[in-house]
Amino acid sequence: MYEELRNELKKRKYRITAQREMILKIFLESRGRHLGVEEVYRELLNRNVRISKATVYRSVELLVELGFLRKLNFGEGLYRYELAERSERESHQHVICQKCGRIVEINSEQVNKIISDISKKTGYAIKWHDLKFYGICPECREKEKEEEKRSK
Amino acid sequence: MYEELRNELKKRKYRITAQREMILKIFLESRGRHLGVEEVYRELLNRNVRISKATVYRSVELLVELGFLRKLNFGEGLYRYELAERSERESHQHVICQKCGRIVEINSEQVNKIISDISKKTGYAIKWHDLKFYGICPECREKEKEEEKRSK
DNA sequence: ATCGGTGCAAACGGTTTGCATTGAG
DNA sequence: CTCAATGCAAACCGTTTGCACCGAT
Repeated sequence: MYEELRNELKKRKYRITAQREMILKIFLESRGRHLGVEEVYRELLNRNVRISKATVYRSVELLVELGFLRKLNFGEGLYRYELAERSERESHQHVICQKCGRIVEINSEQVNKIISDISKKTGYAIKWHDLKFYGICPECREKEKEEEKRSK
Repeated sequence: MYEELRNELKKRKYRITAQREMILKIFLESRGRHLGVEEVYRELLNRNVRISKATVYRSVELLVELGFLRKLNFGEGLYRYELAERSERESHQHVICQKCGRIVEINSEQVNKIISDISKKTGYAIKWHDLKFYGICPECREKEKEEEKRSK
């Protein structure tokens, strides 16, 4: 992946720096997580790597532009980023529990149908999508039921 | 709709105030738009209604909680709100042009399939969803083609 | 040697908050 | 009359930016 990053940077006339590789490394070693800038920064401190927060901001944006990360927003007042596995043609969707905030990722085959439906209807050439489903997870539904019993 | 708001406020022991009704009014009279707090505030000024920005912030959040508005994020660094037509069972999806930023709304029948697929797979009880599709709109695709010709 | 990248601190801008005042119940 | 809601200004906090220095090319 680092090789891929170096190539991409070279191709687009950006410089190859230790900071950029290190920040990508954090994401590679936290696969599946949705990291905010603050978390990336703290993870760097944990590893005794001193990179300024400004550089983290600048680098994650660059990594988004290069296609290595995706920028996400879960309505918390900050942006999160996740690895955009470039080889992986499979997209995934976020399913978020409104009670406990737990996020599950799934990959529904239905997505392709929706996309072709949408490009047909709108004429847009769809490049990517950000699909969030909000609801109550099984555990919280269980808790809700128990609470109802108790309150009777 | 104001009647509905008053009932909902009463039910949940919130007070009925002119500010809350006025802010809902702004949204009712801008159906289909995605307003940020700043825009709501300016629209109030245009109408010579003096409501503090803090109250706008507090009210839109309350209106979201009561189910009259939905909170949206298009990655601009601010939140936008839109009317959540409560009767309207039809959901809609946002299709956003990456070039010009134009937002089209559509309603794909495929969405219901995806939702039942997701609840089956995850066990979540899905309450609502936020689906954004990014791509290039027909107009911008046309422009792109012309630019290509010109550059040859 | 050049010029893009980084670090630092200050600035920015959307949002939240503390507190005195107002007004709904 | 009481306490929630509002207005105002200050504080907050995630993010951006100006600039001097550093380091990739």
